[in-house]
Amino acid sequence: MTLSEEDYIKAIYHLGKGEKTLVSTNAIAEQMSTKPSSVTDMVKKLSEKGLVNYRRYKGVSLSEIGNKTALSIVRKHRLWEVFLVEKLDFAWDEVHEVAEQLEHIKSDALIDKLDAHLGFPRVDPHGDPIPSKEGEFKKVIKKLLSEVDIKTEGICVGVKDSSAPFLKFLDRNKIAIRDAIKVLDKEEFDGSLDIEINGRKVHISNQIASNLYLEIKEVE
Amino acid sequence: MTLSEEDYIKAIYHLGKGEKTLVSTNAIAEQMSTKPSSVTDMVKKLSEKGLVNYRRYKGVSLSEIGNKTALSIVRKHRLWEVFLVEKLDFAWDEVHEVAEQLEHIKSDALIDKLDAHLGFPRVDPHGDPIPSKEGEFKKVIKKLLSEVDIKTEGICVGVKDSSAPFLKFLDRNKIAIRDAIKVLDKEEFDGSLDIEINGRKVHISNQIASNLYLEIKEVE
DNA sequence: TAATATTTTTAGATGAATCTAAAAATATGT
DNA sequence: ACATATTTTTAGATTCATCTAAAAATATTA
Repeated sequence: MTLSEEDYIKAIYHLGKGEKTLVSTNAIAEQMSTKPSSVTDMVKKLSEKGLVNYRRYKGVSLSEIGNKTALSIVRKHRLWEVFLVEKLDFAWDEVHEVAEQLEHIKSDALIDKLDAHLGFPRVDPHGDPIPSKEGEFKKVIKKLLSEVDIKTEGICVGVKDSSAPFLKFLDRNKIAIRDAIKVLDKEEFDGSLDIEINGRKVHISNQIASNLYLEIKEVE
Repeated sequence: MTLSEEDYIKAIYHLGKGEKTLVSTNAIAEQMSTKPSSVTDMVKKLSEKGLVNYRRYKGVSLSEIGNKTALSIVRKHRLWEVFLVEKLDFAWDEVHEVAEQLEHIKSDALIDKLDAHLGFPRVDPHGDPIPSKEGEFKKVIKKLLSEVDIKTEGICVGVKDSSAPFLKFLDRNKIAIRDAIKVLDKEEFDGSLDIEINGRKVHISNQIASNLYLEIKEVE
């Protein structure tokens, strides 16, 4: 697989929302900042290789193999994002570009070892799940902190707003990815919350809560 | 700079032994497993970009800018090698191929942060020095353990033989990169050594000693 | 130094990924 | 449903890195 082929597969995956949906030529062109005619060319090639199902003028969808391929790229991308944030202290919104490059590195051993080094994370710094080696998602129930019930416990897995001021706020208040969070109380009037984070009690506004993703412990 | 251009610059650097020596077309072709005619093409392009000095039929050498470029690639390569060995537990002889890919990742911030994460190492797992950001080597005095005097102290920085059996031997005897080593005594008869490694006393054969590189603490 | 061997370059072709411009198919609005 | 708009594909050109085969420059050696 060439670098470019991988990029197309990933784009089709994202546009199809991981569901092998039919995706249009123009949509791919826009997503990849390229021309529709280039997309047609590449899509034909991918079709010949059996990575996508293609019918002219109708659209493309990922084949079974194409889907597996996409998941493996997504897995690499997200593992690298975790690495960049957790080990190299990048901010959550600075990692995408570099991860786009790192995801193309070819070495199964590398990814296995990186995965182990990171402690087998199941979500990336944006709270998106990391596919397993076999291409399976452990399904993650991800909710905004502002939308969960009192007494809900979970793990902070991501941010909605990744602007610098917000990330700085989290830093100052020592709220980080992977922190265990429990909702203690909720103020109906302004939607602000009392939460317990790593055992520490904090009061946060609704504005903050509506930008933090919680991975809910599977209740049943 | 394209990926291919970077590979050529690196090859010219290595063939010229970091000295901006004149390098022949055939030598580059062999080093890169490509054809001389391809080398000529690329070398012309690099010359137009000012990265090398080229005179037809005579050879190429790196320009000042070309040399800086090469050093920055070497820096990235070696930092990644340290990462792979120290953080991901790769064996010393497994890292080259992956580092060849990683060295092309474009992000200054990434390399700065990686450097910090690794504790600003000055040599890679093979004992070769890592150029600074500015392209300078802190000069490293690197000697085979078998060739230093009694009472010499230093840091284990690399291996000459990187075969699996030898690396396994090192593992079993808990000799690793960065370990502090002091030569306590030397047996003239067979060249075997008593050494102290991280405070622990070990006796090693000459065969082992002649495959371990020591970075000598600057004596004067 | 003349003949031969080697090295290096040129000329022209190929494959990958892209583009523009025009043609073909499909979708939309009245 | 028909004319128009939009989407998609085709055809042909371009750029990059590579190749083969042949020509040119340089080196070697008898």
